[in-house]
Amino acid sequence: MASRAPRSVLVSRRFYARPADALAVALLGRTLVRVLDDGTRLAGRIVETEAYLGTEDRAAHCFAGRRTPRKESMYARPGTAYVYFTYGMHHCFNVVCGRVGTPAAVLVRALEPVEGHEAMRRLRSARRAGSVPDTHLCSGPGRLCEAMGIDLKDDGVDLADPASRLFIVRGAGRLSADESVRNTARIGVAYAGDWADRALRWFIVGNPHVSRGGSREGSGGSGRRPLA
DNA sequence: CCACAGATTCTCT
DNA sequence: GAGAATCTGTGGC
Repeated sequence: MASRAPRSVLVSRRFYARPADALAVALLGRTLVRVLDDGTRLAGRIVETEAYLGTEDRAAHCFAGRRTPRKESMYARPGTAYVYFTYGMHHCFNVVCGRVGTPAAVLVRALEPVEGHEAMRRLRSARRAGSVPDTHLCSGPGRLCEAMGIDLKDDGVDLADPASRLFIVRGAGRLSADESVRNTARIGVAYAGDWADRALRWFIVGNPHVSRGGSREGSGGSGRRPLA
């Protein structure tokens, strides 16, 4: 009966207690799970992440030690969710990491849907006319929050608590033998001076669910381009 | 497929 | 009052 148990094993709190760049890589291939109020289970494999290192990182919200009510979750213990609202209409989901009191986190930028596709499609199509294709369900930080029903109510949630309706499990494993990881500069942080060029964004090469954000390599897009 | 402009509201200065 | 760790539709090639 419990033979499939490993697929659902919750990621331990200690897993999150490492620097953001290390966690950004380690999260690739893990599965983010959401249990909706009606019991529907949604799950997506993490395929793209970005690291925000902390008070030294000019691109990070807590650069120079900024601490406001909004950013409070960033100072919580590792494994805490940091969710914020931006551009007047989108939410972004982050995983707090490092040590307590050090505001570091990993932004989850894209998921490969593995469970609850139709529920995700409904959530994504709620304020929209047409139907959303699978590759557009969770391919971007704002998109995945909408598809997973993540918003400000999830800010501060403990992802390492089995009782939470939002958590991360080991999943079927890490990466397939034919998958590889690549890193580039982060998306949307051009204002960050030297830090804008740091290669702190990681993604699974060629995966069609990776966001298209940077117009650089990694969109996976049509996937027709042979991998060099 | 690629580039660009508009949307829309919360937060901090 | 300015700016934002973004997304979508439209228009051009």
